Order: sequence, then C-alpha cells, then structure tokens
Amino acid sequence: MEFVTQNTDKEERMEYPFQDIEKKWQKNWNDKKLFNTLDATDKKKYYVLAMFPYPSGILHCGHVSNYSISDAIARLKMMEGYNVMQPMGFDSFGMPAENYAIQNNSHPGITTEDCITAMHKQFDSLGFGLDWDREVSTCRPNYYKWGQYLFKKLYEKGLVYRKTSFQNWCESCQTVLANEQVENGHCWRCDSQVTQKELEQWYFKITEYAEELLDFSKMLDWPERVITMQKNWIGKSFGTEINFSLEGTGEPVKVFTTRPDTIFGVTFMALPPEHPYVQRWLAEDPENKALHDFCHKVINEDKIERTAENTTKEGIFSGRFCINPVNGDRVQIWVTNYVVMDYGTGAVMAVPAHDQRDFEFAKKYNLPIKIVIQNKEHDLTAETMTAAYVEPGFQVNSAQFDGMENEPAKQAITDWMQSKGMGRQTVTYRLRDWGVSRQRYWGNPIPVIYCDDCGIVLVPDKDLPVLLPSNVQVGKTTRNPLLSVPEFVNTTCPQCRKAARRETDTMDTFVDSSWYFARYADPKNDNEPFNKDKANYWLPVDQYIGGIEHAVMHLLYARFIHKFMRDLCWVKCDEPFARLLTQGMVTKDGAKMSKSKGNVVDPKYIIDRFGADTLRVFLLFASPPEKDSEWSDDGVMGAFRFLNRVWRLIETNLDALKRGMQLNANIEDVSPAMKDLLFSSHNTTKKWLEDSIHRMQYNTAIAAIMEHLNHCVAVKEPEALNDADLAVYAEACGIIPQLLYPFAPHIAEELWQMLGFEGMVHSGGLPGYEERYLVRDRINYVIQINGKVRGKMEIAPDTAEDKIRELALEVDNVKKTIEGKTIHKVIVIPGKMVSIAIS
RNA sequence: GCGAAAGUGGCGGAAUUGGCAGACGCGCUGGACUUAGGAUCCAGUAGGUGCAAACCUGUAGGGGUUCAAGUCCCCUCUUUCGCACCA
Repeated sequence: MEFVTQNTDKEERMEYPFQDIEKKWQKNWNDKKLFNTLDATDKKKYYVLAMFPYPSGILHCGHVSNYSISDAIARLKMMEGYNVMQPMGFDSFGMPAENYAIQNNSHPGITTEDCITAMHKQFDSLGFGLDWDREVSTCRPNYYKWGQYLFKKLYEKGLVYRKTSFQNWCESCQTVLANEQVENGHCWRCDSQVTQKELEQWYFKITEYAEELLDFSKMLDWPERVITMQKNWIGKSFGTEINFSLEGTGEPVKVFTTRPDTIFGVTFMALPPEHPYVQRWLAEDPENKALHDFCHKVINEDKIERTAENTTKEGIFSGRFCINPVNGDRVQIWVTNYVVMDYGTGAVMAVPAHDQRDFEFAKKYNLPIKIVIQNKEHDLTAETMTAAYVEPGFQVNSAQFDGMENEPAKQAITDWMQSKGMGRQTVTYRLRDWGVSRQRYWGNPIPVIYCDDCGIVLVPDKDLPVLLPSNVQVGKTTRNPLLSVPEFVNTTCPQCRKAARRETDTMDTFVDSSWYFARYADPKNDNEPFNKDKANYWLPVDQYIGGIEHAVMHLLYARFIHKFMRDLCWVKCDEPFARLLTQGMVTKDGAKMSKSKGNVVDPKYIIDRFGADTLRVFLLFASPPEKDSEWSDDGVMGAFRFLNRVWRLIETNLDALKRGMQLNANIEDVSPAMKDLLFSSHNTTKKWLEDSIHRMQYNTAIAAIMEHLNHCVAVKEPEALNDADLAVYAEACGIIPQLLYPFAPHIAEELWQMLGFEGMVHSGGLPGYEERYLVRDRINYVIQINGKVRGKMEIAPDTAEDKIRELALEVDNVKKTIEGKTIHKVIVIPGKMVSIAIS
C-alpha cells in the first residue's frame, strides 16, 4: 500500500495539526538554544552519542530509528536534570563520496558539503535535540588537522611504522584493507572479493594495547556479545616459546605452542614459504626447482583462500633438519601452506599424534607419528589412530614426565625448559597491527615527507594541516590519485630544505572516527585537538549508540586511540564509551533496506504526511532498541492514530481538565471507577520510569502510555464528574505530555502548553508516583489446582493467610474440582495466588 | 568445526524475581454513526469442543525438577550472528 500525498482537509479528517506543532516547537527550541549545551563543570553531565552518519545525502529509516533512541535518552536525562550533550557530525571522508564524484564528474568536497546541508535539514525536520554548535565534519581542515597531529604523536611515541608485505587488496575500492575490514574474504564496504597485493604501508601498533584492550571492567554496560567479539578478535592465547636449532649452523628456530606437553612428540617442523630461513635457503639453493616452485606457488596464492579451512594441506621437505632441544631428536623441516608467517613465531612444531592438522599432513606425506599423551585405557597406537588424540591423558615417551597427567605437565615441562634455557612461557595474540594507509584521494593526508637525504620526515606542526588539494583528477588513473598532483607531491624537506616528496597515501577513515567523540567536547579549538578540562568534563560518553557492524572495527580502534590519548594525558578516563547500546536495523520485507533491493522508505514522506512524532513513536514502539524491527505502513498508521487519540482527549476536554487541575481530590469522595483511574496514573508512571529509564525498553514504555490512554478515553462526559473525580481525571490526562515527551516531543510540548503548565516539559522534571495510590482495596487472587487455573476471587489485601486458604476452597468451581479428592498441599503466594495440589 | 544469541497467535511484540501466556499495537470479524473515511466509537479475536457453564490443547520438539516452567536443568532440531588451518 502506498500513501496518498498531502491531505489538506485536516478539519474534516480530524487529524491533529502536527505540521504546525512540529514547526512551532522546532523553532522554539532553536530560539531558546535549548540543546546548545554549555560546559557547565559544576553540573552533573550526561553525554549521549549516536554514531555519526556518513553524509550520503539522505537520512534513511535506520538513521531515524537510531537517533530516535538517542534523543529519547537525551530528553529523559534532561527531565532528570542533567546537563545533557547530544552532538552530531559527519563522517565525511571516504570512498563513496570519491566514487560518486568520479561518476558525476564533480568534486567530493562539493558533493559532500551539499549532502551535509541536505541531511542537516532532515535532522531539523525530525526535531532531535542536537547541539549543532558542536558539529564536527571529518573532511574539514580544522578537524583533520588534528588527526594529522595525532598521527605525529603516535609516530613520536613509536606507535607508527612502515612495512612492506602482502596486503588485503580490494580491486573495486582500489585500496588496501585492514584485517578487521575483511569479512569472509570480502570487502566490508563493497563486498567484492579481496586479493593480496604487495605494498608498503603505514601501521599503527594497536597490538601494544592488546592486553589492555582485553580489560572490559571499566564498561558499565556493554553487550556481552560485543565484548566476546572483541575478545575473539584480540585472541589471546597462553603458551610456550621453544627454541629449536638448525642442524649445522645452530641458529635458533623459535616455535610457539599452546601444547608444551607434546614437545616429546614432535616429528617434523613446519615453516611457511615466507619464513626468513626458507627465503635464505631459496637464495642459497637456486637449483632446487621443486622447492622454488612450491614456494612461488603458495606465496602467490590468495591468502584468504590459503587460510580457508578446507584448503588441502601441502608441503615439501626442505632438505634441512633442526634439533628438538628436549631430547636432541633430529627433525625434518617441511615448507607448508598451512602455517602463516604472522601468527606466533611463524613456525610450528608438528605433533601429528596430538594435532589434527599435523596428523593429516603426516598421513599424506608418510611422516612418523609418535604418541606422547595416552588415554585412560592406554590403547592408543600410532598405527591404528584415525585422528589426532586431543583429549586429556597421561604423558608417555616424555622422559622424566612420564606418567603425569598432561594438564599439569604443561606447566611442569615449561618450567623445566625455562630452567634449561630451552624455552619460556609466553603469550600470543591474534590481533595484528592496524594498517592505516589507503591509496585513495578522499581521506586525511598522512603528514609525512620523504627526503632522499633525511629519509622520513614528519611535517612540522606549524605546517599542519597538510591540505588535501582540490584540483585532483579523480578516477583518471588507477594509481593513487594524489600522485597526479605535482604541486602536492613536490615539496621541500623541512630539515634540509632540499627537494622532497610528500606521502600520497591517505589515512583509513576509521582513524577519523576514532577520536571525534572527544573533539565534540571542544570542536572549535584551533590550538589543540581539544581542551583537556572540557574533555575531562564530558568524557567518557555516558551512552553510546550504534550498529553491531561496528562491534570490532570502529569500537576497537576508538578504544585504542582513546587509551593512547590517555597516555598522552589528554584525557583521564580509560575507556571512551561507558555504556553501549547496539541498536537493531529497520528491515522491510525481512531484508535490510537498500536501494538495490528497492525496499527503501523515505522518512521525509512519512514526516510530511504524519509528522516526525508519528515516525519516532512507530520506530520506538516496533521492538526493543537492540532488536531489528520490521517496517510496516499499517504500524505507522497505528502510531498516528495513537497521537490523534491523545490530542483529541486533551483538546476536547480542555476546559474540564483545566478546572480539574485546580481542584484537590479528597480520596474519600473518589468513586470506585475513578479510583481505578487514579491507580492507572500512578501505576503507569511507575512502569514508564522502570521501562524508559531503567530498562531502556521504549516499546513497553509506549505500550504503557497507550494502555493508560485507553483508561482515560473510557471516561465519558468528564465535565459532569464531581470535583474529586474530576481532579483524578485531570491528573490522569495531565501526566500524558510528560510520559510522551521522550518519544514524541513536539506534541508533548504543545499539550503541556495547552494545559497551562509552566516552561517546557523537561523543566517539569520526571513524573513521580505515590505508593499509597498503588495500594488496592481488593486484590485479585487466582486459584490453581494442580497447576491449572480453576477459580478467581477478590479479597481485601490484609486478609490473613489462613483466611485466604479458607476462602479459596469455598470458590464454586474450586469446590467442584476438589470434590472427593485428597488435598496434599495448599500454598498461598501473598498478593497473587493460591495453589492447591490434589491427587 | 568452535563460540554466542534466539525460536511465543495471522503479524510486530509483552510476560522485569519460577506465579493468570499472548499486555500494547497491527490485521481481521461483526455492529453503530455517517457529509463513505487510510475517520470515529462499541464488541470480538491463540486453537479446539460446547447453547452455555465449562473443559481440553498450546510458548520449535522430546525428557526432567517443582504445588507451579515461555522462564530452571538435560537432549534434539531450526535460524541468525561472530570466529575459523591461530600452532
């Protein structure tokens, strides 16, 4: 179903005037600078941040959903009296802008600014409480200057280095990708196949922080899922480094193993073709064609393909041997495709009896299998095994360790080797350093100059930022675009003044987004990245909100850079994001909205026809924030009907309500029906507080308002109520604007004003409830017999337990059911139920 | 393969601590009002049997603990996500 465009006949349709209301309050908030937050260091702060968008030009429903959540939180915190900051900006460097510019023969700088303007307008039309005075856009020189400064600081602290190696290469994006940015062998952004290419590039030593990045204790509330993903990614494993030595030269060959207990079972050594020793043997032995061919083949194989699990293990005997330090065994060295150079020490001691990969390899090439861990039955034999034995067992063929259980033997053997200088206990991580060079134009230039005499020279602070030139012919070449700008490339060496060249790679855009949350604290600072006091007032972000797709990449990089900034004493806290909410995406027809699937809903359409409040209520009501939610045109109508019902309730009864608010209810005079409504007011408020503030489950908070609204609407002819009843009624309707405010702020402000309350809704504080109104005269008890509901009764709350038991057995249907049966047990759950067990 | 999360009406979802399963919304059915609307109001809506009272079945499937299980335990299946020759 498609919505027809603008309906002008509002009166007749009895729709509330959402357009006027939304425009009015957006202007009002703006005029009052309600969301332009001051750095009021004497006030308790609350920093709400939703991940900033890439300026694609249109906000889609996923964005709206995301920012509706953060705005709800921000407004709730405003009601609570916090000094709330909710900034917004744009992650505006990156490939899409560059590609778009190539296609349309324009310039990414221009298209990006146009997109930002367009999106800014859309943000305004949604009425989010954003502090635009703090806007940050990563492609603007006043921002990226400090990214370059940060790069220099990292370099000065020895956390940046250059390395040539095989890199993940995306042909379609024409650039290198970090390991985190490769998903199942495909590019995280464009999904095309990733290949390997040898390149020299810049790395950040994120591995220096690996240990600290594993400490999640400073996170108050991070989803376990995200923590697990990061832990897996960092991949810490404890083990032992063992020094084998090359036969002949005696040079060390270090291996890393998590199974030192199997050291006596080593029957060969496995090295990757990239291993320096292998490379040396190739050079020394140009005649060994078989070895050359094999190494050449494996090195040029796709790395992703090569490390896939189902790839067959292959190898070739190198002709060399090494010596096992524990027993002097002479061990063949094989060059294989299943060992990778960049994990551990890049060398594996192969124990076919107790490692499945080694087992398969040994079977294929007829290498010996030596059992050193026996099972309980002691019936393992090398001849009869069909798979490696990896279960716990007892040491055999292991010299003085024979008979020990293998688990304690790990430590014993490691200790013994350590004392003999054969090895040492060590820790290895799966995490690799972060490759940050990108061979693209639309990114932050790396502030480095290459001088023939002086080598790598950093651009001096006074020359920052290295401005990204605008006269670049994008898309004219497959080479790095900045290479084609001579006036950019050619410069003079800051040290010796001779001609020199600039670095033409730009930084990964994840660098830009790794510190923006701190820049929001002081976005206009031209003298430093940000003022420390301001940053320390605002940081950490109290509530961060974003998609699960950033669980590893962005969130790990940002934590790393934040810790680095802490080590520079720029910030004090250890973690940038105290609480994290990973919101679900908005799907349509069960799939993520995307242009290619043709299932995109343009929020503008909904806002024009039903209003921003309706859209926000719909999105928040659809499901809990962290779950995906399915778009539904009918659901939007439901939200719209709800707001119309609220509007009608208050507008049509406005006189009575205003009168009722002046009255004091004497509880004695309130009729039973109105006592129920009084209960609803306080009970709803209680549930609303619990759901919205404590549980952050806005769908049920909204459901509670709807339920309460149904109770209010059920009151007919309120103007005819007596004073006590009218006072109760006025209170019941009067709390609705506050309850609605975080989710539908425009209509909430309008109703608040209509009802004659002072100031704006948030200044009224959080709504409160009184326990005394939650006490009921009569309580509903359910009577269960053998677990089935067989009766109900209404009794006074202070009824004694014996009496309750007695009454329950008197209920008609209960009497009938227990007739002629033996009662074993009667359990009373105070305030709830009576449970009877019969035979 | 390893790890994690999830599975509830026609649909989105609720049930917060083991205590009336299906709140709330959508959709649907019937009715009212009509200036015929994507409006409003009333009633109904898990499935089944029944005139009704009421009864039976039911939270992926199977077992268990308990007076009481969507919730706790064991097994199986399915889906989603993450990791995956990591030594």
